[in-house]
Amino acid sequence: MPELPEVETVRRGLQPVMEGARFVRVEQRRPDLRFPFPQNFNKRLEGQTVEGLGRRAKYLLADLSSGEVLLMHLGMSGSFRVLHGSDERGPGKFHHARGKLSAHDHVVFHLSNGAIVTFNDPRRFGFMKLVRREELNQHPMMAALGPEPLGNAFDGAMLAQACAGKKTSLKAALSDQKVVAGLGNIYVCEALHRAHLSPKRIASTIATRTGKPLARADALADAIKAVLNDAIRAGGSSLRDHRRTDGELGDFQHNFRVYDRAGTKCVTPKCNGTIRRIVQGTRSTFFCPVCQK
DNA sequence: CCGCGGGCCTGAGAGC
DNA sequence: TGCTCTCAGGCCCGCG
Repeated sequence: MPELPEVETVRRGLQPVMEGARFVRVEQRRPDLRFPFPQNFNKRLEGQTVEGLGRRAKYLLADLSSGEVLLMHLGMSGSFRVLHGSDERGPGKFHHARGKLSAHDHVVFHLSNGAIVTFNDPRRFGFMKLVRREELNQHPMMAALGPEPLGNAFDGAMLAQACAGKKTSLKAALSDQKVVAGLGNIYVCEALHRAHLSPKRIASTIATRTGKPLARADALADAIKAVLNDAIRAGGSSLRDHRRTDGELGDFQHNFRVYDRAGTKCVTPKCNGTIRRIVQGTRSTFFCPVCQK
């Protein structure tokens, strides 16, 4: 599922139930997801209080009273659901109505406030790790990440810097978490369309020495922020399996301008183009060949 | 160092 | 109905 807006939507759903709550019991229902679970995973969580729930790129970070950080990634198909005690009895719209767990509910958090949080991940590309808080920034998965696109410091100059010398396509560059952290296939396509930049353009060329310096990089940075903020406001995008933690669908898929819209008219004002699908490095790219240059 | 392709998994949907 | 094939929102790793 999840790119930055979906992960942020999940974080906002989990934060009110997890922050300040203690893990009373943790069910780990299989030995591994993408990676094996940490040694003594449930015992290291049980008794700990969640002091804060943050996000970095597509990672959720739960700060624990033990001094460890629970690092969680949703992979392609991971989702969290919050179930309150009262939901277990009555009929519900969730697959765990009446307390029933589905085959892909791999982790269950029982919290001191009575809430139950489940992690479901059919494809198991997600994972959970425990890292000492003081070592978090040096952890390979964190250290390699590029700038946070919704951070205050992110702008065209920073983006141009990250793309400097990159001979690969803009599509590949923006998909690279070292260049900018948190975008995936959908939001890369959407941001490039909003910035009127071709996914095939050589990445380093967003910084130009002629004309207005950084005009393209500025437009792209602004487009990235705009599409991410719009998507977060809509509760993320629900394609096949993304849901919010309350089971409701996100809405942003109705606002896609190019993603999965091959053959439709370009929505850019005064553009007569038709959205095309191409394949870049085994992944689908959607763009308008007329207004994206 | 960089860029590309393969692999990890399951499920949904299309086509026969 | 049921089989087979393709494709999917992410990321790591090994190759050239």
